[in-house]
Amino acid sequence: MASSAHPLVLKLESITDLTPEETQALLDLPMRVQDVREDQDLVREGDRPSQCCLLLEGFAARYKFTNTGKRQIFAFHTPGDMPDALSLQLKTMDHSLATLTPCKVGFIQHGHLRELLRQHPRLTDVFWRDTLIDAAIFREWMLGIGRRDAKTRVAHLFCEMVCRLRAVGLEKNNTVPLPLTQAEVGDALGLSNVHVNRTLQELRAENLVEWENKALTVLDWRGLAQVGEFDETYLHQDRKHLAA
Amino acid sequence: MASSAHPLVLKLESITDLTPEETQALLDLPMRVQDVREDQDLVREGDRPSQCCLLLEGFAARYKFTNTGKRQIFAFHTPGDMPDALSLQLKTMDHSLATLTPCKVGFIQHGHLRELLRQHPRLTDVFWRDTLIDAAIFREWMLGIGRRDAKTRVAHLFCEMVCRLRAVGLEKNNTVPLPLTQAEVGDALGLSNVHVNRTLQELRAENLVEWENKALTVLDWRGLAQVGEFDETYLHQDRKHLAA
DNA sequence: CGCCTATTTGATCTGATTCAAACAATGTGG
DNA sequence: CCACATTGTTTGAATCAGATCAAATAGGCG
Repeated sequence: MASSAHPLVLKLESITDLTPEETQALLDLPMRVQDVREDQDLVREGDRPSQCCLLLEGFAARYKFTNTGKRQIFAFHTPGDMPDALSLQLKTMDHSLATLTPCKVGFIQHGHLRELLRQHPRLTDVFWRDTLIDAAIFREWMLGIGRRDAKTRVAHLFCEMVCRLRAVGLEKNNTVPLPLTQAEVGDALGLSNVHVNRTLQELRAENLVEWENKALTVLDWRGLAQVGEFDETYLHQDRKHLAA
Repeated sequence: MASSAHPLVLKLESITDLTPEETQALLDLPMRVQDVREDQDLVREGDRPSQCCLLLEGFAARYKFTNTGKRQIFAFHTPGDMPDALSLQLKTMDHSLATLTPCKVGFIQHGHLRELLRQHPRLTDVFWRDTLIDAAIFREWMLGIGRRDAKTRVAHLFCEMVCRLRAVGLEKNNTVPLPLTQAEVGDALGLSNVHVNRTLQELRAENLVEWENKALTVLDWRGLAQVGEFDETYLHQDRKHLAA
């Protein structure tokens, strides 16, 4: 079944086609797997990493603080993501990456990744494409933070997380794991935790979603997508997963 | 002199090293050069381009509208930029690209670009790197829109534009071309044109900048950078241009 | 049980929006 | 070269979405 496959392969197959050889090469990637507890920085602003992190289990986030100590979260990461793939091309990290939950992380030396891409040039396109989708999500968040109201932003985030988690086999019965605090959602959407809370109450009152026990259940996809102005084109999941 | 060099080469040299062969290959890229008047879409959301745009002269912007008709500008583009390089990897555009001023644009077929990257694999890294810097700028804007106040945001944008324009040889005497309207700045920073105006008056009153005749002059770089919380690391211009 | 963290509620405040109008600059056609 | 239209900037007043502050409540867990 899908959920037992390698998260990286699942993730990449959700955005492109892989040949059996490419899949095998990905599975053969040497990596050091490690359990990391929650709220630990995996990479920090200013670091010059010599390896990339592959998230195998758990949730992580990329973020940065303003000088006045306000945090902006740039991205939530889920199993299969390589949140710091950019360190292959940019020497110095301009932001940090931290776990939000206990995680299982695979650390892969840049050298091994470069060798993989040299042996399988098409995989360069795949990783490049992945970082471009990452950027497309940034743009969509920017649109939300800059120009949409709180309710739309929260609904949009929920739609996005469902689509992304579905793509890696983590959705069951319109329910996905979403082990975030309301403060974390606020830091991602440019809102205060208090206002996130009030917005959630609206979405619940309209029977659009439930969010309990770190799991999000969409009760009314059409309604939620409408409130969130959600159009999944920007996720570029051109290879849609078939229904289970 | 620097300003007479090919804008694309100048731009890429500001973020990486190029061999003479690579430089020549870039100069030999077949492109159709065309003058485009202001406020024209070069690529539209939903398009499936078969070519990329190289901005040779003028300013352009990428943007998207919310369902309620509010615009968010994601990026300002200057000579040397290839704002839709992402279309090499993502079939469908999830946002639009338009000129903000009269522009000279080079249109390059995807086929020619792919052939270039095939012949010069290191250039793939360079273009990938460029799109990653693009994304780094998105993150910095997100941080501003989500967590910084109006004055900080405007000051930060000014610092960024100066750095980027300097890198392609368009700065003279602390002055750079900045042919944007206040409304466009507002759409980029998630502010209303009215509030941008009031914020500009503050920055002027503090003798940090002048902005007249479509040119921005920084009167006090230290002060402006401080107000804008500006740290240029995120631009990843590791190859700094020498002083003229 | 008691501690710590997260959620929820209420009251107040404010940065920024909106609306409306005046003003300035630029360009156009007669 | 002027009259006029158009677009961009500036000012003022009213309003609001969301922040902040403070405190209460609810979970989770050793």
